[in-house]
Amino acid sequence: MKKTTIADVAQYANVSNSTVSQYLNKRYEYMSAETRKKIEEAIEALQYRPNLMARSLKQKSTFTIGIIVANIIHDFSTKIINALEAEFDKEGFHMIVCNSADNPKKEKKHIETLLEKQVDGLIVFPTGENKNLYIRLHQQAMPIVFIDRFIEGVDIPAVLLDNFSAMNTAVETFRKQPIAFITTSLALPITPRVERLEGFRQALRNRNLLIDERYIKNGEPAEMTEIFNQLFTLEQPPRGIIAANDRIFQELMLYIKKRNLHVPNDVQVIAVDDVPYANFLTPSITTLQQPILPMAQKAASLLLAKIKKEQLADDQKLYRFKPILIQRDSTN
Amino acid sequence: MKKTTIADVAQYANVSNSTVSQYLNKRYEYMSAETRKKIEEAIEALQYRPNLMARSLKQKSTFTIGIIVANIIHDFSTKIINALEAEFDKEGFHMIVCNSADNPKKEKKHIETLLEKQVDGLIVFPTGENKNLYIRLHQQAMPIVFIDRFIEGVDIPAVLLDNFSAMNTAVETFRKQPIAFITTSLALPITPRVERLEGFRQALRNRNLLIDERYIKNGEPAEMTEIFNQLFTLEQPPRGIIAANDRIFQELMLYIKKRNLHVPNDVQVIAVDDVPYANFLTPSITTLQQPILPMAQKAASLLLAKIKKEQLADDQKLYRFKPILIQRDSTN
DNA sequence: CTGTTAGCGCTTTCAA
DNA sequence: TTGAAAGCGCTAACAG
Repeated sequence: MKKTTIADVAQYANVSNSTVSQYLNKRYEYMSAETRKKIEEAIEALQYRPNLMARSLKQKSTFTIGIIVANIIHDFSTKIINALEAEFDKEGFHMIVCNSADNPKKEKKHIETLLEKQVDGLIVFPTGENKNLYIRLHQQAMPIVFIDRFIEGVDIPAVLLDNFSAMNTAVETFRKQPIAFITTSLALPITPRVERLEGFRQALRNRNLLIDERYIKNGEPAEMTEIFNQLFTLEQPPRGIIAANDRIFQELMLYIKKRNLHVPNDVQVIAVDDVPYANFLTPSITTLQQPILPMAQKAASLLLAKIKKEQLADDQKLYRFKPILIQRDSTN
Repeated sequence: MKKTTIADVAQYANVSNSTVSQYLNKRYEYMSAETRKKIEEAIEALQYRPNLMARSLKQKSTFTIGIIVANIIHDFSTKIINALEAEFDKEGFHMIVCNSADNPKKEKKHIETLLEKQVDGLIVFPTGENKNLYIRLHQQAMPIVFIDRFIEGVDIPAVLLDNFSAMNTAVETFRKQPIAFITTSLALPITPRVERLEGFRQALRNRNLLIDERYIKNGEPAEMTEIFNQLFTLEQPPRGIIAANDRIFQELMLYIKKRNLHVPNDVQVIAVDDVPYANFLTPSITTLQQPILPMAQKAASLLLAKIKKEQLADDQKLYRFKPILIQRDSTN
């Protein structure tokens, strides 16, 4: 069962390979209507489908983008992937999605394989290590855009939330003190975690509120019960909690339910990332939504521009998007 | 900035292309230690990375799987994709993920492009149309596995939930009548929707319960408010509701909250798909979990076996997985 | 308007 | 143990 090739079509239609190739590339100008028709028929008759790999080998472009997502279990990652898929689909690009699971080794391996597969560009949630790799990619003029995170000192644009503004809004929204801030592990210096924490501190500072490290916690989701226990056995338990992402938020909700805490009376809650159920929890939960679609669009268009070698008017490197506060009952 | 090729390495190491190629393919037996070392050094010095496309062109295998997901917004789709990614990653395969959005035209276009990109295999949530396309693929011996859905009369294995068992369990779990069944649109004959509906009817029949069509509804999520209104203005509103998937469930929860209905007193609820928040809603919600990991593993291993041309011991065509009932407070 | 020809980067006989 | 050469399927000058 041999695949039919351009040569078979050419033979069947009684023209040469290159004429068929012209046809495939829609360069009809230099082609008689008759030839064109013969080729059409041949393609139809032989059920011919071009081999895009062969074409890509020649043209050095695969219409494929590599995506390295750091932690596929976050709501945000999933939504971004979906939005990117839609964006790239419009332009005829496919995506190969890999999960680095926040493991720099895996990240490196995936990036290298994707390069070997000759992807046209890369969108990465960088783990924070592998800086040299990024520098090398940038030097080789590989189109690449970071999302959600960025790497200091590497000349690669990044699309991310304005985490400082987010935390400022959050602190402003609470009516009660003290406020706790909980994030996933800070073992690696992952931008949104570091920035949200720093943003939180700044927001307190700006309001002349005390920064008490006992109200600032980080850890794996599995450690959250323990962490919340510590928090709620302080002589002065927190009256407001910021969950820095949806995973923390889930753990927090479980804890609140188990301990029978009352929101917002006992403790107010704000979560970053607008999960679909924030609305129908009781009480409904105030969230800071990341503007997924604009962010995905910006990342995609930056990358496509690089791929097409368009000169960008601005060479801004950090594209920060303001969060959208969705005020619900958990902060009343 | 020309890419370095195998020829550059060969020249640098003072050997021929084919020797380098042997090295790359780890056929060290026919190679002096010295040659091997020279090549290693050359690769290191030149930062050489093989071009997998060129290799694939020759070897007719890309180590890439195409995934067509029908509706990426479902929790189930996302989880399956993540699980598949993990499975294929173990075997060194990448995935290109496309969204058909339940649009047969898009599905067809994506499948054809993926074939042109020479993917080694396909995992598809079929829309239900495009039967001829599937038949053709099967005839051409293209490795392909369906998931979540199957197509009648096409000899392609499918991995899916035992929807009949699921509905039987659901009906059994309710303590009150009448029970309503709500699913997303039945405009296309999509397996899980059709089967869950049929399973629901069967379960009622087996218990000699009346099948009343007024309690069986389908529609787009946007139409759900209207549908629930109809349901709850019946002279005898439903005392139990089956939400056939997570999207319906979300709409249902919003409605219940808005109308201030009490679960489980006014109405009991069971949802198919175990969403993470089922646990911390109040009351917590009874769900029928699909065994995502086993399903993904089965689909991946079936596909890999086909790709590697292993003979399968059994030629079973439908792989049905029993749902897991997670009983919570919404059915007490 | 169409055909000839020379690759793209790699693999793989077959000889040496 | 290594190298020469053909070829995977397609494109793109260049000639005619």
